[in-house]
Amino acid sequence: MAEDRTEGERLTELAKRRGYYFGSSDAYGGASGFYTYGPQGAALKSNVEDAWRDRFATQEGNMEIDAPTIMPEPVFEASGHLDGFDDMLVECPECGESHRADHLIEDNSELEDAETLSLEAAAEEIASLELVCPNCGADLAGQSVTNFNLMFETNIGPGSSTPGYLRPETAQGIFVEFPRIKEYARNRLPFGVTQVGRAYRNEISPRKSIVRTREFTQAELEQFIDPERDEPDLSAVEDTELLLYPATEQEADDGEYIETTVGDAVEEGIIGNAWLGYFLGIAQGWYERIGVDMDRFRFRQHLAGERAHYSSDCWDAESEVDGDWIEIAGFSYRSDYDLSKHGEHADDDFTVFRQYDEPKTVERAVVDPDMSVLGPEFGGAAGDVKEALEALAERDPDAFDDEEVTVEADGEEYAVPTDVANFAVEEQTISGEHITPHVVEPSFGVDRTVYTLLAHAYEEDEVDGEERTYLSLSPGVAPRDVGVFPLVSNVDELVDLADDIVADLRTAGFSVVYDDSGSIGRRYRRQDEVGTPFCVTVDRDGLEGAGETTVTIRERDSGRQVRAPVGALADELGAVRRGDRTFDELAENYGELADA
RNA sequence: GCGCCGAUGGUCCAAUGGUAGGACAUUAGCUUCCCAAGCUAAUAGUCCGGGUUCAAUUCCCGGUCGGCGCACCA
Repeated sequence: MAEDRTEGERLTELAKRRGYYFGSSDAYGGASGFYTYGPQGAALKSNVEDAWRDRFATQEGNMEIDAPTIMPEPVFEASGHLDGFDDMLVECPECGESHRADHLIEDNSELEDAETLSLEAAAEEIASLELVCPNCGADLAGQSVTNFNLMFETNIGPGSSTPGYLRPETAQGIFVEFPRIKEYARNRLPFGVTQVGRAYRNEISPRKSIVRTREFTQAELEQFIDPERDEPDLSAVEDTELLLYPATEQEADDGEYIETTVGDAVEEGIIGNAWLGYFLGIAQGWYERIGVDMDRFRFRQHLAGERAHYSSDCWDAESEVDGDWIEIAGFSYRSDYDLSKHGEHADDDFTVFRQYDEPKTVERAVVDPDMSVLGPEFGGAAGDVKEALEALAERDPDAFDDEEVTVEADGEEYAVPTDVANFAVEEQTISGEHITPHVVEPSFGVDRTVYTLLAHAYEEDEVDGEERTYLSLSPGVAPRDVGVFPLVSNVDELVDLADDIVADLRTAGFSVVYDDSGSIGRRYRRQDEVGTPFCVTVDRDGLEGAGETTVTIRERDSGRQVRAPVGALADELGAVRRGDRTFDELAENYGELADA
């Protein structure tokens, strides 16, 4: 094997050849940043998604929703993506470099929010500040500033009157539907809502196969909490070991990783929020279970400048591939930012009612003006007068001590007899208040997780002097569960029994590959390369004799084989797939073949 | 978006101004009782567009896609 090829290149070649993933629309020249998952890849991805669902929705008692990928423009005005995802670019006439116009202006002037400038204004700023290209020093004055928005735009319905955008993250689909979802949660915090789906970003430069694409799959959980009352139950994860790379260590000259437990990290404030600690712990266990190499895995804290302004703490899960660390999940404390924004922009209620432990009794000044008097008296201004009276009662109850009270509305003064205002001080019982929940967001990149699993599973070894490539995928996520072969294809009894086993295992819910072509070794190699964890082989030894019919089960990574009864296959393979049984236990129970 | 490099069967490579060859893989058959064995046969390729030329996969230009670097990645 040519060792000058990188891990990524060898993986890309295998992925293409064995049906994991490949560039889309190749027949038409391809489309950069889009990938199609082949038969193996689609199955692996689907298994990863199912495993994620099980852990982050089912096991946590959370709700999953499935929102559209296209949403109307106002959603993104509220979320900030329309402005925030907009990049102002200016291109150097000499060297052709593109630069962020807003960054250039901010770096060379007093302006701090150049992002809000219009394109024309930004171009004028560049001219008046006499900015030059940071790369080659050429004069940038007179260059036009262009907009580049990372969101894909489209039109909803005919014409262009209703612009819409493909969502740049699945999260907005959850936030936008919050007013209804909270009903399903019966208005009780905390609750979590998940979504697995596609998101779209028109990246300037997609790279590294499926690591940075323009269409990708996210698995996100939005945990809605009452920041003052809700604490996670850390008992299940407090002893979970984490490898942390905090901001302080990243900034230090000799920064080091910190190995600690979730409990200690939260206790010592390394992780700024108990909820984040909780999800880091859950994620650690989940990644380990699906087969991420934990020696090539870490949690890295965002540096202060990296973090969104509303986020108090943020950690990325990162995996190492080819010497690079890639972000495979982000865990962000988003405060009430998202729901507040939608609450301001949308005509709906993005709060939850929080009951006090004990209802409070307060005295409150109220008015109930007699509109049958105010109406004829003040005509069109009557409504405004009423509002002014209500505001005054709240602001200054003493004003109602006199016979007459005077309020101002629309610049005019109006005198109202106090008895017409129906002023009263009432005792009111207040049982709670509306709060905007805070959001803790674990957000997983499914494609990058798939890529990590493949990269970490990619192995090469030597069997009897022959090179062998295999994918050491865990039985729980591997695209095919088991290969079933007759040892040779010209013996009817063996072929018939293999056919029966295939049918039985498929009925039992396994993804089975049948193969009777070529030599047995070739068939084993084929399955090794797609990562099928076990192969069942029907041979004559298993048919003969008075006892029960047996077959061999071969383990992919070691090539070891056990001989087990046909009737036990479904149970045993199921137990191994669930992680309840190891191959070593099978070897103990059934006996291992001396040597292949 | 910019710069450099590249693109030949499914995969990995070779060759050539006169339309291409191998290895592996795949398919069919024979053989085969445990790790890419053997035999026979078959399928299958010069990224797209334009130019130069009698003739372009080859030379030139543009594009697309890929790799790397820069930039970008709230």
